[in-house]
Amino acid sequence: MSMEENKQYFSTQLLRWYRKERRDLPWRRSRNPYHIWVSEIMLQQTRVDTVIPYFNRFMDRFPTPQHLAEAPEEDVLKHWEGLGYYSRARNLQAAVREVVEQYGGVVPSNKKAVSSLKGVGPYTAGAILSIAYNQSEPAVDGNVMRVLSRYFCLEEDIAKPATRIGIESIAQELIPDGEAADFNQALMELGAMVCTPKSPSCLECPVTQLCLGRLEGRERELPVKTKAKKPKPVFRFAALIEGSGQHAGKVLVRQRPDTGLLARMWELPHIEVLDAAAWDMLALGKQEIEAALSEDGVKVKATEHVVGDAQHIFTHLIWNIRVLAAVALDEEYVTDRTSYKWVGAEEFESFVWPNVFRKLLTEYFIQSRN
DNA sequence: AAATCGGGGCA
DNA sequence: TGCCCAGATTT
Repeated sequence: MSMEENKQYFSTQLLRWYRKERRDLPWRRSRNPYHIWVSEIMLQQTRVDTVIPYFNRFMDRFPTPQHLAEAPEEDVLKHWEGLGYYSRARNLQAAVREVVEQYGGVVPSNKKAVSSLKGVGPYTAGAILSIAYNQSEPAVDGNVMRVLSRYFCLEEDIAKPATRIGIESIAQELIPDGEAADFNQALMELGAMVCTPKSPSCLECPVTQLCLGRLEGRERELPVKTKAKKPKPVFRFAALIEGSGQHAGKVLVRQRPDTGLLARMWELPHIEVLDAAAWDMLALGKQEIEAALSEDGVKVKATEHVVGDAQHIFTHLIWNIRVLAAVALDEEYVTDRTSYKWVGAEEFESFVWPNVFRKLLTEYFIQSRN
């Protein structure tokens, strides 16, 4: 069998399988380019099951590019809360505003224009052009690299950017004429449902007969991928600052900077200490957090009472947070600081929180109610 | 090329 | 625990 016949077999069988087995997903109910676009941004590094409820809420609130363009950023972030990688939400809104202004609200269908939109890289551009506009462009994500690495027994390291380029040209050649939309989705659907990372279900695979990786008994060792670095643990003290007087029942929180990790989200004030040993020295934590807040003009009396510990795991970082009880000494001055605010159980939901602080504060407000 | 950027699901 | 997920952007 020639390589040409091999490729044709793959595409034909895969398409047939997909048309029978495709999942009914919210963004598959139309070819509305805006729907496809939003779904693809949400799906970056995020599982389908996680995205579904977010997608539905998002489309309910921002049904068209115009609605999204006109919304306050805080509203958009609120609908992204808990989904992670928040720059996706900000980039999406910036890009939608450009689409409304430059293209009258119509998602562009040419490669150059789509690719230049904020947050739209090689994969997402290919996904929009192929799924929404049925153009013969590859859309190579982790699924596609895994499936094709196995089927063609490719041994290049898929962690390297150069490998994706090569696989894109292979994926391009595999697209049957006029079938880009279904074929690209079929490739990803196979990776998600059958050709899974750990133990692929080769018995249920529509192309198992000619899968080179399988024929060589190497499906479990492919694709080759260099290991990621372990996240670095860091240690922090946070302050749970309870208000009194007119701020009774409230907690002092602050907004993170405009850029970087968890940009513009709200948090308990906290500081980093050197290492795990310092994390055990409560007197040190009390002193350092008082000093740091004082720098911000916030006068606080901390204690050595540990309200609780929390851990937050990022891709490259592990926050270990020890929460100390504290009280504000000058409550009126505090409210003048724009990045600091008193928040009570009522206002809590109108702020956007990283999960770790959402959990801590939810727990606090439940406890203090009793 | 390497680092940054969330959060969760699963063996 | 480790690995991965419909990746993009910055350094």
